[in-house]
Amino acid sequence: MNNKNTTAAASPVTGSVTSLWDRPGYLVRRLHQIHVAIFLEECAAFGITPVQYAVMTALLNRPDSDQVTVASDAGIDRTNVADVLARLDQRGLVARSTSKTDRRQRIARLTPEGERMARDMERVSLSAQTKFMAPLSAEKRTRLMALMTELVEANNEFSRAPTRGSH
Amino acid sequence: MNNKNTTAAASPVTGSVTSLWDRPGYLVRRLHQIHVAIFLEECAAFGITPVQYAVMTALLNRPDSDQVTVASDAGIDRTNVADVLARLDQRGLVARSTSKTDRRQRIARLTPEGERMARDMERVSLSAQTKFMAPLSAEKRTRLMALMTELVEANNEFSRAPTRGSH
DNA sequence: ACTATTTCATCAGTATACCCCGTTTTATTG
DNA sequence: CAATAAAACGGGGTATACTGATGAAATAGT
Repeated sequence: MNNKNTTAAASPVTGSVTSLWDRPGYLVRRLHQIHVAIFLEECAAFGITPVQYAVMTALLNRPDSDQVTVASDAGIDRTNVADVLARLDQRGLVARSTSKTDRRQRIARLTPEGERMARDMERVSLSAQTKFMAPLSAEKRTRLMALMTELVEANNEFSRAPTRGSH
Repeated sequence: MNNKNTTAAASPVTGSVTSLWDRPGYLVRRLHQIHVAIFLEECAAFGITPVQYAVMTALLNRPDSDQVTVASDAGIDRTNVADVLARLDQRGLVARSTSKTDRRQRIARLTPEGERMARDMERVSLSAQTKFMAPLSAEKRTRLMALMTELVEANNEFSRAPTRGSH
């Protein structure tokens, strides 16, 4: 199993190198990896990624949004939103049009099929969440959610995709 | 301001759509985004990404590893490791060679320059971590790290990049 | 009314992160 | 010892995520 880890003989001269497991960034990256894997497995029948689902949810909650609004609501980069919407458009789940009040803006909304799928996916999305958080007790799940929410809110201005509104 | 309900004008027929902020996957994705942004900003002088730094740390702790071992240690996908190592090789930070005992394996190790940079980066890596976790109290930071560690360990078999050893 | 700036979208480019498939090499088994 | 399985790598393909630059449209300031 961990045959090599115990034989850390070939190790650094100075023992000052921290383990990856002590780095919050490593843990966050792994959690993200793991969640994406679980989501994709759970939602394989729909062929929808977590980000695509976030965009669809944003459009479900606020139809006819321009891309900046969608990006802000879903916590996704501006540039990326255009790609995601293009893919959803190509699959007939989203329709795009130019705004009449501001000709710079491109308005997106779910098609009836897209809206139906977004609602159908809520079940599998929930089961993915459950599977992801299952190893923790109910109390720990609540605490983790609270801590993550606090940290995201406080650091919201970082990353190119800050969310505008509250929740 | 609950943007789910306050914008309910054009809203769903059923109000059952959960807010993204209630989804662990959304929070994890945002945390990952934010950490990457902070890390890149803090380490701009080195031009090294979080994943590249993880790979360099893995090689610092265990030189002359094959790509599967590096992937496992750093918690990165097998195919991705090859790309990362190729980029580090191109910059002269990593040297690659074919194993003499198993001609399938490709062995990687840090060059002297790569090793120096890995050690130099520990400072800025620490400051990135500090900046990332700064909004939380010391007690909350500890609790969050413990919860994330527990969740990663328990879900380790998911995602294509499970880590092998202990920490 | 006319610049100046800002805002929205897009494109090109880079880097993760994963999948599937095929090839080479090693290990296992009948 | 030959047939088979397994492991390591690479290539091709897709999707996120961001940077920087460009262009078009709207708004602000003079």
